[in-house]
Amino acid sequence: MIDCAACPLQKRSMFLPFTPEEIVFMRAFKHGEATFQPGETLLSQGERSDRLFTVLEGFATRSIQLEDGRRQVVNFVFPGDFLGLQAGIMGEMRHSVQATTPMRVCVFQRSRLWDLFRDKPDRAYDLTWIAAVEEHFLGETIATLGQRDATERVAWALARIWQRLSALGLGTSDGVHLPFRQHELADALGLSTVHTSRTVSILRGMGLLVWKRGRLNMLDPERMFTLAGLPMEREERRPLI
Amino acid sequence: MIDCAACPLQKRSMFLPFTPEEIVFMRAFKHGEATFQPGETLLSQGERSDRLFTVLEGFATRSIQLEDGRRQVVNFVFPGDFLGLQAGIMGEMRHSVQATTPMRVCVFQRSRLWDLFRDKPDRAYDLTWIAAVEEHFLGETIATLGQRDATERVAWALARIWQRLSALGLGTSDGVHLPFRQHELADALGLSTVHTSRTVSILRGMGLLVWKRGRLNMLDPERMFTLAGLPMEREERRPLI
DNA sequence: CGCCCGCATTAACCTGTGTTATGTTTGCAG
DNA sequence: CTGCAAACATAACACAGGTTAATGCGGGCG
Repeated sequence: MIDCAACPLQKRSMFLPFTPEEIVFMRAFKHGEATFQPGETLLSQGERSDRLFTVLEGFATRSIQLEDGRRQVVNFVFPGDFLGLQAGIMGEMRHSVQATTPMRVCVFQRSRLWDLFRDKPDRAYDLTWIAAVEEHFLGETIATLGQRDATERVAWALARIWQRLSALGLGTSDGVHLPFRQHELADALGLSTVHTSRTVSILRGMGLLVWKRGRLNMLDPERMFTLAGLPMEREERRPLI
Repeated sequence: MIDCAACPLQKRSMFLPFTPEEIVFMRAFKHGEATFQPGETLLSQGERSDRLFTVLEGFATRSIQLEDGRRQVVNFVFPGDFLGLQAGIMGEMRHSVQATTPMRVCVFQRSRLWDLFRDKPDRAYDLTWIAAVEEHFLGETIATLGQRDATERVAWALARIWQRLSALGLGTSDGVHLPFRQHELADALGLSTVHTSRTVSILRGMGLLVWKRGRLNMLDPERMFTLAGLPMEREERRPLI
């Protein structure tokens, strides 16, 4: 098991480093590690999980299953993301989290969440910070689904994913490894797979990107971000739990 | 200024009552009150507000303005809702909050938010609880915008609003007072006003509801909730800040 | 090597929702 | 009461995106 002082996420510049005290606390707070294979479910809708996770490696989707089987991908999960707050706080997950690649995660116990609030207000504050950022991001998603057309939506999603993967240092001049399929992108954007494919072709035709066999290359990030309605600024560094 | 011990929201059964200690703390934490007229902006996108609010009376919308002027209503604001967490935690609002009716709100200072985490972990926990519930609700909205057609969307929104107003005790056998216009409903659901009107007519034609002159009456809540993909259960009681 | 299978692509056709336009009702000011 | 503006309703037409189906293609495996 990796020691929190040697946490591989800490090396990534997109995360705030732990203070020495935080390392001491996190070491005690961390309960273990777990791995998941593609397709496996980390947390499932309706479940009262007593485990919370921080993703160390790998990718996943958060998705909501409707009564009749339709599926909405609420967002994509990347290394550094904290999972299970809903079950941790509200008691029950309202969405599922499914691995799309092999994953390695830190495991925490739900029963100890309260300790964090009682003993480590700065860590509790960070947790709420994470929840607030998530809330902002979901709001942006709502605006995208409600107001933007297919081209803008696809541009938005790919720009956001590319931005996040780049911030994680997972990009090269050859682009980034994109771990999601068009089908998942479609489910995230409320589009059919067919129309998603059409739309990606259009963006390719516009000379904005190349996406082939799991590799995404941005040929013109600036036009892409403009089309997506996003600013090009670097995102703020975020805390880790 | 109303004393927290006499807080009118406390009488509503949908909220958890304050403990005596909480009343003492909230009295000190509360900084004042404010009122807003319809159309006034409580918090605006991009602003670094140093004030946080709890709604005592009245209704509002949270909305995101796109670069080109399109507007997405992210959700509706009701008495008991806490406003400004984004600016409070992240530093900057990513959406605006606009009054649709006259409002009265409690005011808190952003600079004292940290005191709450340091001195009152149970209040901090409640705050995070609120953020988690909000997050769940936004996820449900994403699923609705991404997967459901116009009829289901309108049914969902009206059912949710009706449910919330009823829980607040604002309903009679004659229905509830619905403070939002079709235009706002359309902006919340990503529909045109014309199609929203058509769709409400369809629901009326199906004998599910009557909505006239700001009054909404549910004629068949069960069918309505089924159509909306919602369970009929009563929501859990929520904490107040 | 060749077969199969999952994924992406492309095409033809259909439908739900947007757009534009006109009319109706309601509430309010004078 | 009259006039006016805002909200809502209805109709006709246009188009983005869904659906269905057929085709291509790269990768793993016998």
